[in-house]
Amino acid sequence: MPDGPSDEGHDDGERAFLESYDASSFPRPSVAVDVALLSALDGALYTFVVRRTEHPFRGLWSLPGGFVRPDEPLDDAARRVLDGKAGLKDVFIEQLYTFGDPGRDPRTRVISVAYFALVDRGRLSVALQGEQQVSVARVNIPWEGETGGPVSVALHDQGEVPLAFDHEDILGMAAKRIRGKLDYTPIGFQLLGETFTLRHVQTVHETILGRPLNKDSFRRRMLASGQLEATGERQRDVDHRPAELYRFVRRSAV
Amino acid sequence: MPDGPSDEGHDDGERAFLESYDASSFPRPSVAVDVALLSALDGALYTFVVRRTEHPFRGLWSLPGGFVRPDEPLDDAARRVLDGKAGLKDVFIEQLYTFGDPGRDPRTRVISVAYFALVDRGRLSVALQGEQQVSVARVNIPWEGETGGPVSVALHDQGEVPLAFDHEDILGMAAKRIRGKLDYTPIGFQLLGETFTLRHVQTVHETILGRPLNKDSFRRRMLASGQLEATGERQRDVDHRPAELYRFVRRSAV
DNA sequence: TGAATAGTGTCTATAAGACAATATCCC
DNA sequence: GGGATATTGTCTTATAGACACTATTCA
Repeated sequence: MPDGPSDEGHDDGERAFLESYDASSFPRPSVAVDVALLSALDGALYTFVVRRTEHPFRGLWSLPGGFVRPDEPLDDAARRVLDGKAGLKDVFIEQLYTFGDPGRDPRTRVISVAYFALVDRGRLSVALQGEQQVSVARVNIPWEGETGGPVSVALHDQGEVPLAFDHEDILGMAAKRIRGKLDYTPIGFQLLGETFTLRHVQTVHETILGRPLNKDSFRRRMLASGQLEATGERQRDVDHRPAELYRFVRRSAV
Repeated sequence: MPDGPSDEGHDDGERAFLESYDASSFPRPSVAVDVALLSALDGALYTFVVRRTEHPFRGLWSLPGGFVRPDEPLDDAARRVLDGKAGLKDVFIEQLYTFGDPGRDPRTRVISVAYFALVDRGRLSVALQGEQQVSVARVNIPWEGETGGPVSVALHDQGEVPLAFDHEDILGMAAKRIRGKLDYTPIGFQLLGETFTLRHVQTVHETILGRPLNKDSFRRRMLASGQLEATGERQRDVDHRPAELYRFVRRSAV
């Protein structure tokens, strides 16, 4: 938070300076936010894409995004975009990276503050209801570990499609980031519903990491983390022994 | 990287659109970069600060920063600022976070893309030669682990001083980031010279993490990491048994 | 009863922490 | 030799991986 000019006791010339300050005297880029909304379904990562109806890249799919308003915090802009394009409120978001290559938007200099957002599979499908120009696309990560780099996306009916702008890089950065944070933050639970089994948690982790995990030690680590609380309930309507359902609890501040 | 509009085969209307596009029709914020230049000296973290000679916050210390030029990549702007204010070239930099609170700059909306930069202690002192309006300030991290939050800085002769804008938050974010990345990236070597002893590496790590580390296991981990190469040389002019000097080698891609 | 997955117990390998012993420099 | 730190080796403990075995549901 910036200190207010009157709080610090520096000289009174500052007020006069600010009143005469002409903000238009420097060339300024446009600033946008783009949001990589991710979820995990059936062992694969999916993202939410919007078909562009305007130039540039008209007709291509892109991440939901929009320009930042003059007095709008960046996080608020990301939330507004998610609500406006996907109809989702109260979503977990986190700032990802700022993409500022001068050539990334053919219109003019547009600096994009990218965010990633995580929702459980139920909410991702809700985001689609009644909309023709949005879709869910499968994310394919062509690199291992935390190598990083762009990813490709595929639509269910069209197969692999290019994204507008540098949005494949943004998605790649989001994938890299959540892979890195998965082990030491409760980020994975954002992709699960209210209750879930240990197997569900493991599948989400395996999906994000792109590799199988040892069942025994995963189970042990999860239970030892203190992040899980048994509900006493069990799965229903499964054709095998039903597993205990757990709930995520914020680790008590030590 | 954005796909060029002519590469994707979408309609020709895009060219006409781009030619008639009026970039000035939307309100735009200013975009700046600020750089948290960090180094480790004698068990403490230090940063490089500049005294502001203009409003706002005239007379206060701040991180080196500047506005992004119309066709300048963000990384280039950060490097330009470091070269211009500290006289440092070829410095390790990494984008940190983008600060966009509407009230953070009293002049107008200024969105700052913050970077952190790491240099060894020798280069940090060079940065000061002959300059009156720059200084090195000690960084005090008031939180443990990766809690995060603002930090305070102290000048050698004046003690603790406030920084302009939200620069204490930027420094805090930089501290949090390097604490988090220290264990799994070679980031610590950026704070060391060409050759160093294992004890030097440990001191740097302890300085960044703000807590003592177990000597035995630290030594084992470092040697097992494959990032170190013995030079065959030893320390000189120390009043105890001289330690082996090592050199950092990029871990061979597996 | 059989298929399938959940959950438990045990053994082994690996890495971290603790500690002791020895080595090598300067004074 | 004495002080100080480097370096090596060993023991203990915690954690991860492997694997065997039991439990519980539905068809």
